Amino acid sequence: MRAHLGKRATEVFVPTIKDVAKTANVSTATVSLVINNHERISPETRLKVNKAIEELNYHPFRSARGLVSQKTGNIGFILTEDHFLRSEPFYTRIFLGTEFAARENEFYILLTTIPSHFKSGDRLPRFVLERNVDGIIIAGKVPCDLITSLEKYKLPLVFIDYYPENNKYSEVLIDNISGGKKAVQCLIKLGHKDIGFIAGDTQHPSIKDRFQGYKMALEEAGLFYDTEYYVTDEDNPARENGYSAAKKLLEKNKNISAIFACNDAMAIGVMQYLKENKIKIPDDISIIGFDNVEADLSLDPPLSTISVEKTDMGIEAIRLMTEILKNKVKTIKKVLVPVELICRKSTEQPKK
Amino acid sequence: MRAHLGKRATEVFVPTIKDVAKTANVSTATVSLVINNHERISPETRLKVNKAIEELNYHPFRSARGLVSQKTGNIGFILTEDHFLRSEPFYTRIFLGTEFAARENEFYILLTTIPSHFKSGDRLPRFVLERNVDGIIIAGKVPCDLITSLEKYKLPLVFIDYYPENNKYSEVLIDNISGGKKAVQCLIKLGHKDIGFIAGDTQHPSIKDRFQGYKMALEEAGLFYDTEYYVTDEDNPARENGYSAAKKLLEKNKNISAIFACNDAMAIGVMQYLKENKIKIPDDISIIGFDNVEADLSLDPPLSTISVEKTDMGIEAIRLMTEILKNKVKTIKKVLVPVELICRKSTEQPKK
DNA sequence: GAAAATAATTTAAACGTTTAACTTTTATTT
DNA sequence: AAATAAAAGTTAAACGTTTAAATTATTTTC
Repeated sequence: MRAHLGKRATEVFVPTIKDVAKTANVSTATVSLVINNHERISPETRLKVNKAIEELNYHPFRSARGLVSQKTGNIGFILTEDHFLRSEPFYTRIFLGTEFAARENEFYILLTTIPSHFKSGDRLPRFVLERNVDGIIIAGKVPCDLITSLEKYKLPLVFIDYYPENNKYSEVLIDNISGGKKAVQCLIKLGHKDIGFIAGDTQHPSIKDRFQGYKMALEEAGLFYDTEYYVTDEDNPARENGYSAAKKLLEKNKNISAIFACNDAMAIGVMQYLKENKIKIPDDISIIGFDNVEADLSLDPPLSTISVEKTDMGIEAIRLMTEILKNKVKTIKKVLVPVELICRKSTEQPKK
Repeated sequence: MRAHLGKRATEVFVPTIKDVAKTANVSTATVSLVINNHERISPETRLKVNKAIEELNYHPFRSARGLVSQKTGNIGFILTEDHFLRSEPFYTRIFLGTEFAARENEFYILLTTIPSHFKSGDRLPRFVLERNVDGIIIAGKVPCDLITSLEKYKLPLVFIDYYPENNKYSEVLIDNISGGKKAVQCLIKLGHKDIGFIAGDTQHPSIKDRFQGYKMALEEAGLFYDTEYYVTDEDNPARENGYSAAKKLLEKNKNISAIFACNDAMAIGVMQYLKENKIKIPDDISIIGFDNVEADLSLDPPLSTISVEKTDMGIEAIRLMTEILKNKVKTIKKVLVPVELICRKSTEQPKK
């Protein structure tokens, strides 16, 4: 009986749709329709087929479905190399969020990195070329060239913490304006009036927005700022650039009593500069960052910051993607993930 | 010309093997043989075909290959739920190591969790049922029932940081004996003579080995120990169990001047107990853990520990797996990942 | 120089699904 | 009661590869 069923009958018996059809005494088409919850199947047949499926412990072979339906059940996840390797596991957390949500939605995530300086003509991720994903999630700033190259494949794209100019895609973004505002309002509440801002790469939409939040908070409080109050010409928001930005800022403005750094990495650089120059934190200068990375807690003093739920961002991205994939509606949605102020010891009332 | 080539010619032109064959003026079989580096193809034909592939930017469709070759290019990664959710990202790090190495080997990783109390008859991971992986990596202790259920599918298995009794599989293990030894030798060197050991779940092979290392170090130094010196009857190696084990240990043995906890989680529990009972660390009692989790640094005092490169463990597992998958040799290999002693402030010379 | 061996390529079936188009059965309308 | 419509199921082709077996071309052997 078994010998002519399934595959490699001598090794492992793996039932196919044909075996189910035979057992239930229907055509394979019917079995397929049952599997895919097609409406035009009578309740009796449905029952009969499901019984056979159960009995044989049948599960459709993913590759076979994929071949004909052009659906893989996979979602690609793209990160630039430096975002993946970065010591603060910011994007890693987001990735794990997508992993988590993907499983709940019966998808698998395929992760890949691309060179940080991807150019047109560079090799695209293998899962794109081999058509092994139904959609792609892109986290963090990626080169324009990547996006234009990907566009040719007509795959749904969802962006996290970055978005291209064209406004054609769904996005999951941090509420950066509120974040910037909250950070600065916290400093204002403590009594600070001369609040500096430090950033790298103000081309980056997130940083732009944090800067925006900074300005709004100051304006609403009737406080003054001008170019003496910020340094935004660093290359990228890394530790060493926080260090040099702090230097620049304090050299041009002696009044600064508090600094809002556009992210924790830069804030850490700032702290290092202050320490080396015997400027006390928070007595002489308060400092607040953005991101709430793990290192914050082991700093001396622990760094106040704006926190964002990285895992939630991943989950939201999967929600957007599955909506697109399941309903085939392609409405563009933007999700703004809320932020939270976390006050630690690096922010205090100004002493003088 | 284009209209009858590839698929969905109006939308995105995706060349198939037929298009390549036509362009190169050979059969599809020849193209396939070229793709798969089959030997019996003349250099000229190979060149001709590769030119056509290049020209058309052809990439074989993964699902189609999978259907006939029964190879998916994916590797499954299984974790129990509690290992994935655990706040210390121990297994997460290992997972990221496999992600990293997988990409270098042209594989994708499919991650899934299983219930911590998986029993025979429970639903296996979808990637197994749908035959969507070529092999499986299992990290951390998993129920026996899972392993026996998986065995029916004849997929290559590689274990990380755990292994079933039967000795049938390749494994990547921490050098736990050395680790236990190093931890205790460090304490001995500092001058400690009454060194306690605390563990949960001594059924777990890793813990067993750490205990073994503890005993070996003591014996080699001619130091005494007996049941008064260890508590190993806790349920699992979690914080709260470290707390209660410390209580038990110190109640039965007043001489203890140093404690080796089988992992950092328990060590943290121990520290909490000591603090609540006004026992000073390290002045009254030194403590050393195992794992080097991130929290260690933000403890007061920072915890001495035995460190292991989690990422490397993932990388090693992929190495073992790809060896099995590519060479089809199924020799069982065991990789022992080295450990490193990290001395922080929680270990000091005994004061009395 | 015919037979045998080897090398290079092709033919055609197979892999396990899905799905458009068709057939049969049953119900509804006129 | 014939014509039409709706419901339920089947047939058969298609998806894009791989690969065993067959074919053809070339080289070696005697």
